Amino acid sequence: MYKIAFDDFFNYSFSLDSVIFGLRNGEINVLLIKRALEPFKNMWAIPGDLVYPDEDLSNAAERILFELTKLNNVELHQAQTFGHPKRHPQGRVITSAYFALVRIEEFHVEASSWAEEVKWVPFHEIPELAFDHNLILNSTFELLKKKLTYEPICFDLLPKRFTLNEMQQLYEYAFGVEMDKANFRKKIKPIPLISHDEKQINVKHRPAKLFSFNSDVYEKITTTEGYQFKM
Amino acid sequence: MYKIAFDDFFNYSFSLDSVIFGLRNGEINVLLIKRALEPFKNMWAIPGDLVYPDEDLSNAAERILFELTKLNNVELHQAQTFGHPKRHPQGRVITSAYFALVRIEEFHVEASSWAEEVKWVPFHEIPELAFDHNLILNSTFELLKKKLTYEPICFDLLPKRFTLNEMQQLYEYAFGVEMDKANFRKKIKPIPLISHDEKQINVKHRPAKLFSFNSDVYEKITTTEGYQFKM
DNA sequence: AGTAAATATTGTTGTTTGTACAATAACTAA
DNA sequence: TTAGTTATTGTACAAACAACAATATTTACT
Repeated sequence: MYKIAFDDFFNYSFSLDSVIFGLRNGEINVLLIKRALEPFKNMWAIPGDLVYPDEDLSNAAERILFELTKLNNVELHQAQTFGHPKRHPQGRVITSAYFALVRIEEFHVEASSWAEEVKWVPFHEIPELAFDHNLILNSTFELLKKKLTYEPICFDLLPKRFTLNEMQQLYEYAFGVEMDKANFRKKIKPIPLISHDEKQINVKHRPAKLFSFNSDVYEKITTTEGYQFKM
Repeated sequence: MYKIAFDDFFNYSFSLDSVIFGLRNGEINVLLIKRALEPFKNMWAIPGDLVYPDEDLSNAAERILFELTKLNNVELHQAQTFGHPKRHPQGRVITSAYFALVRIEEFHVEASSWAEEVKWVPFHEIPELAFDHNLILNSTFELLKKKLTYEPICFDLLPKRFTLNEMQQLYEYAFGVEMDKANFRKKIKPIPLISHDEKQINVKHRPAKLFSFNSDVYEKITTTEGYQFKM
């Protein structure tokens, strides 16, 4: 091990904040925690904490998310890194945002560690958050919308079995446009979906057929043929 | 100022590494420096260094790049963040990659500070680099290729005035495909280009007309109309 | 059982965009 | 003037897109 020649530079800390997106009532929701600690005690925040000295980033992101919310087994992706010198009142803390997409109904969340509460909040009702978390949240949401156009991630938000209308509504919500139902169905023809014999229940009109995403076939056609997802 | 309650966590350091891409002889080149310092002394590396305690990230990236290479006035964009615990032999150093696109001929580069040499290296001749810089370079190159498809950044690499063939060759190189010349020209019709009365010189065949990118009109049509660049 | 209401699903048509390839024009160098 | 080379335009067909009409299926109500 070399002798460290620049001790003064080892005064930083590094944190990870995970923006967890879910879909409820046709709107994107975000998982927030209420801080039981200073600074910003009692304010809402994106779940996040400091990385341990010998921890890899992706592991740390999983650990931190689980410690605060008991949320587990979600696929976290790196987003942007934020490092304004004054973003943390207690010192120089640089943070990387991670994000994940989940089906809200399928996961149990529970406040834990220094999180006093956890809850899903519709995107348009996000309050003022701790630190620069509003900034982080907004820029990660923009990233999500961009990714929706060129990666098949809508299926991570939709229920495992969904109607084509639910899928369409998600895109209409994200892109802020209305789409023609007939044309939408033609447009998504190349996306490999499994058509089930199952239908919606408890609807007071003709129930829609349920579909699910065929990820195996998707893998195959993206690698062997040069298929490129796009909306 | 709050009292810091977790001193042990303030043992990290944070660096920025800038991947500078340029185009030469139809191939992407990358600006590398030769390290005059341990660790990895005498090895080639992406220009990068530690961030000062009260420095914002984007400013730091510019400063560091200038100190090592005298390269100035380039637009740096954030890419991925790398934080494997063992990526730096002298301690826990997390790094964010930045990247920029430049016209090689227009900029003067010069080794400075602890950079012993600077040079442009064609992408396919990149040697083994210090730290995890090969990993950083490769993933940033992938990001560049992706961005080429949905942002008009090819014009930052091409000469200010370029032929349509040069533009086509850049995309053929980046995407690894051949394109039909006639169809390429039709495809780029919606992109606002200024057609000059100038032509290639010193070519031993019919010289091609020179074009330049009309960024003003591009701004206008992306904001007012909903035009979306794509290749 | 029959019918209205609501939504799912399929079709039709015209327009735009993409692809393959042919034809022509423009310039250099000898 | 001509051969060689490349730029540029044109044509014809196929595929994708957009707007809208028409039909089919189911639920809820009378």
